Amino acid sequence: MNDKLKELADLMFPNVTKTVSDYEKMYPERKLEDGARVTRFAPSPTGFVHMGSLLSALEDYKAARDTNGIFYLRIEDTDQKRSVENGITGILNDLKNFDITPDEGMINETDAIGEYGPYIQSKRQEIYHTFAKDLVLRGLAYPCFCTSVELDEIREIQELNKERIGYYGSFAKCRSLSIDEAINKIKAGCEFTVRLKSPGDFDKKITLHDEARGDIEFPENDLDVVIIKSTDKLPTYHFAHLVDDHLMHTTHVMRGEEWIASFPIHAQLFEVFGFELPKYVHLGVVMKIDEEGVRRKLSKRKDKEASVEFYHKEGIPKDAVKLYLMTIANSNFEEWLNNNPDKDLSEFKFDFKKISTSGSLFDVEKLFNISKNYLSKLSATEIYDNLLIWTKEFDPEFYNILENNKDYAISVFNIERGGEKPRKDYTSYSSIRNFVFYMFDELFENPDYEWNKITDKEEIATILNTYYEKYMVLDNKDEWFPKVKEMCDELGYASNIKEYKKNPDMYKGNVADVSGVIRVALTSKTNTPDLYEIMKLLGKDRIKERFDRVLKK
RNA sequence: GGCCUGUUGGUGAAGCGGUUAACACAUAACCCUCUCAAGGUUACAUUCAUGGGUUCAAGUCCCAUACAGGUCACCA
Repeated sequence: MNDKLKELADLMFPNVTKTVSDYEKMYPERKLEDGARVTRFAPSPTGFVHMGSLLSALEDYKAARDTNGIFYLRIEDTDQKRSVENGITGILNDLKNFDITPDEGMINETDAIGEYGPYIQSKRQEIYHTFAKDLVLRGLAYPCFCTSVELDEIREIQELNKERIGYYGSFAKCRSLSIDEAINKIKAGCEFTVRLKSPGDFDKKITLHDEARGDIEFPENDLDVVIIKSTDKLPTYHFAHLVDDHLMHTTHVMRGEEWIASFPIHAQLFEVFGFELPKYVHLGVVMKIDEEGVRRKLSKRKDKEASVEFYHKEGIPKDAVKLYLMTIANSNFEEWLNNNPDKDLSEFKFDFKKISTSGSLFDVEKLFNISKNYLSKLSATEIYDNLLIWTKEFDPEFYNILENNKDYAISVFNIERGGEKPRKDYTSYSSIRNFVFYMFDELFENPDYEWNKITDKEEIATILNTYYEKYMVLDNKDEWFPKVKEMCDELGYASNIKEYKKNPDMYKGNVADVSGVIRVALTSKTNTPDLYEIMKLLGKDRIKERFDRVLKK
């Protein structure tokens, strides 16, 4: 009997030379400190990372780093349909943009670092086959010759009879094939998959633990799942998960909640080999509300905000994106951030119990708010440096101006920056130009003046001329505004707004209207930061020039 | 259809048998103020999907129901 099994196994896996225990020796237990977590990010080589997977990569990374563990990158390319040319490079770039650097795994399309490789599944063929063969030898796996047509028929029958769907029990036709029959079919050249001969009983319950959700009770798995596919002889996800995560000594498997349903299969696979089950964390999906008001999974195809590229183009700082993702990842993160505004992200300890188990809505508004706060805390020089990088790629015109006027630009960004209550108006690098364009002559060639209360040309001329001749102060912040008020008194405007509100009819307007005229003449905008700061940077000559421009019209 | 997960304000959420049901975003009003941004103050769930039950006491425990999602592939 054992000889027969061996013959079958050899026939199924003619190229296998090693044994499971050979591999056990090749990939020994990692030497890490107690409690160190080993996590992984395991994408298909699709060329890019979207928000959902970036979130889980960040969580994996944090979980490992918090404990001086290992975070590695494994490429799951067992499904050719999901692979694209240079797909690994794109993923690596996206991760790098967010400072998520794996300790082990693929570093480009072909190479890897680390002792537990290969880190790409298509190169692990021999290992999977060794493990599968071991199962066959022990009578725990068998070849299945069912065609997809036959499988469809089984399902139809099951649906018709309202029976549980799947390849199990008496529906598992090939399970009861004799070894000789199997041998003969293979010899005859029949295509086959390899299926697990499941020892489970659907009527028995098992309790599995999820680090975020707690205990979950399932019926035991009794499905004879495919572990090796027929045409390419590559493993299915289930089997690759078992082999890879065991051999690479993953301690914490973090994955999407769509995997909860196959949890019993995985637990059974580990059990059949007598391997210790890693800890599992099933993450909620990131959702969005679409145009029709329907709540659905954030889709990398349909939703621009799902792609990492979107934030890059918008000029949302990557650290702000990370901060936002952390608020989704751990519900206590936001509070921690508010209480520790100056601490580094690395000081926050990631907690599996604080992972949201219901799918959270992706809130772009909130991201913008976080970005705004983040940008408000940067120094003018940091804004300048980062903006230079961003404009170089996305706004060459602005880039040139910035590069040629470094010190001036920094002083522009420095207006109302720093201190207890820094100005918060930039939401992204792409938004900055619209806030500061008027400070650069090159961008102020054809301004669209937003005259507001006072629109009469004569009146505007009077105010501008009078101000420039008699009241302009550029060297004393405390004095400039009292001077404007003085002018108001001279020209018949109320210098005191409260008073104006009591008796509006006694005046032509108030000091806000008057400074509004100066503001629009200088910047074309009704809303700007502190006028004195702007005038000081503009300087007397450019103020004159801009006033003249308005007066000539 | 079977199995599993989830459901607290517009949004993200805290809450783990006794709290006025935190906090943050958004929204609105007021204050401050040369405009804006910021900041400050206030408002915003008589109620935790619904219905039962356990308990002196339930968002919190139990049971049903509803709704949403996942899964039942030689995709991951």
